[in-house]
Amino acid sequence: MVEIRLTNTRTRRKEVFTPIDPANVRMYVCGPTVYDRAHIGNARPVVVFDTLFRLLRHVYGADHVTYVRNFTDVDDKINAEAQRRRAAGRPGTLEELIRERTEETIAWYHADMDALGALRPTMEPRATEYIGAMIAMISDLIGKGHAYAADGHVLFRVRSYRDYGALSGRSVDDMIAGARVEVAPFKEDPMDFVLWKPSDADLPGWDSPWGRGRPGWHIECSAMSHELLGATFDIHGGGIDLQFPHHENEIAQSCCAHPEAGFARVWMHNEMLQVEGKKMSKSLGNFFTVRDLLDQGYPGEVIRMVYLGTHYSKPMDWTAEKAAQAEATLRKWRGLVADAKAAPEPSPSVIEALSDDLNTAGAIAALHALAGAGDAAGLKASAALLGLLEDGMGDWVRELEILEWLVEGEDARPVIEMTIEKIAKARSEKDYSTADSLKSALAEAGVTLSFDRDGGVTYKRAKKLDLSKLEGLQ
RNA sequence: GGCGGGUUGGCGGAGAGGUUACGCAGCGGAUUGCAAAUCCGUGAAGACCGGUUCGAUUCCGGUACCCGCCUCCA
Repeated sequence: MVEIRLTNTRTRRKEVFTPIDPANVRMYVCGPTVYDRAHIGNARPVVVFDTLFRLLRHVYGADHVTYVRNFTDVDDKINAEAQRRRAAGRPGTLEELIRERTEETIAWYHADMDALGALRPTMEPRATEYIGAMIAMISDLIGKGHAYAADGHVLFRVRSYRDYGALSGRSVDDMIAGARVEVAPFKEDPMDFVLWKPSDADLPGWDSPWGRGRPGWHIECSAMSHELLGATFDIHGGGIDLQFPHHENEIAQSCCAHPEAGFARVWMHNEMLQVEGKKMSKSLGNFFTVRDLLDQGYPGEVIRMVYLGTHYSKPMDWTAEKAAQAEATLRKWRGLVADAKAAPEPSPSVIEALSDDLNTAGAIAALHALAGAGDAAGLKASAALLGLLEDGMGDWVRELEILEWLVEGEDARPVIEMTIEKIAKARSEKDYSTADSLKSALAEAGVTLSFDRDGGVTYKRAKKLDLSKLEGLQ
């Protein structure tokens, strides 16, 4: 059995991973709030934990890993969008408009993450489908003295949980000292957080013992992980920004509701993503969704490769330069494995790298070694463990067939193909000056040609074509 | 202010207390009408200051700078 080592945020140490039940390894990852397209930062944990999922499936068997990733479909940003639509005259009740928004966002999310080669998790529960479980858990917490109802809200009594702050290394007193939060008058303690809050007529709500309302953010993950994975499970993942308060609060809720269980054994957090060295933000103009990148012509496989190039525990910088390098490498590898049949097993070197705290950069280095040795079968089988070089994701290599050739409504392809034929003819007649001038005109128009030794021609299309550059050529 | 992460060769980016990371770019060569691609070879590093050690880029402490969280943003 391969020994997997993972850095556990909870203990701040790299530990040997030992599943509670090797026949059912259980992992929960915090998923998206479905109010809009996923940005490229949202995609990092998806790729990271997808890779871990693949490794676990390889080691314990595909049928012995349960991966749960939730959709948060109760949220003020979703409500705001639905209210905006209603104000704009869209038909339907608020609940219907909310459902409409979350449905379309989930469909986008699936399409975008599929494009990155991420396997669908075993289960993708929605918060709204587990309201009953949340209410039951909240009632239980009240009964055990860990929560209290006040002014239509239910709050978690942070002081009732000794170990609060253990995950993120904070003490309650320090946090209060440095807190910038406004303290609601109904809180017993400034750090107490909301389990349930009241909804007015303009907000979605569910009936509860505390009146019509909606759940706080943190309780959904505690309730759903308990329902689907049990009171104790193996791995809980998410972005480092969730470490506090979200995960801290999850731990408090779950451990107080089920004090006999340990909740998640291993906590894993991926570091944040930056763009060209800066924090991604709308105001800086460097904010991209995954769909933006796909639309710009970056293949999903290339995006994935860029992500895997940096260890998950370090900040990752998205740059055009990295994408270009990743594309060149994948292009080379795709050429190598084009006619290869995958080996029955991935290379031990790749498994070893991934087993060492998901060292994806090391795994890629191992893939380079396989490629350098000409081991196409081994490369193909090993890359699959990283979600790379898989069948069905490589169409981007043959841009000619798949890209659209419309320029301002006209099909550019006949003009370009005719020009290419002229170049080929000129070359065969050794009229190199004509060939070169046509070639450079074509390059300016947006199509770069290269010739094989055996006379074949391959060409690469730029994102934007400008056919005016071809005018006036014979 | 509190907590946490980072700083490696021109660029990206890993591991290991002492032996080549790896990739890209560069340089030299093969191939090519010229290129591209491909192949072979090759130089180059670990923010700063101390400490531990026979020996540290790798461990410990400090300084500087960068980043994140503490505001339901992965």
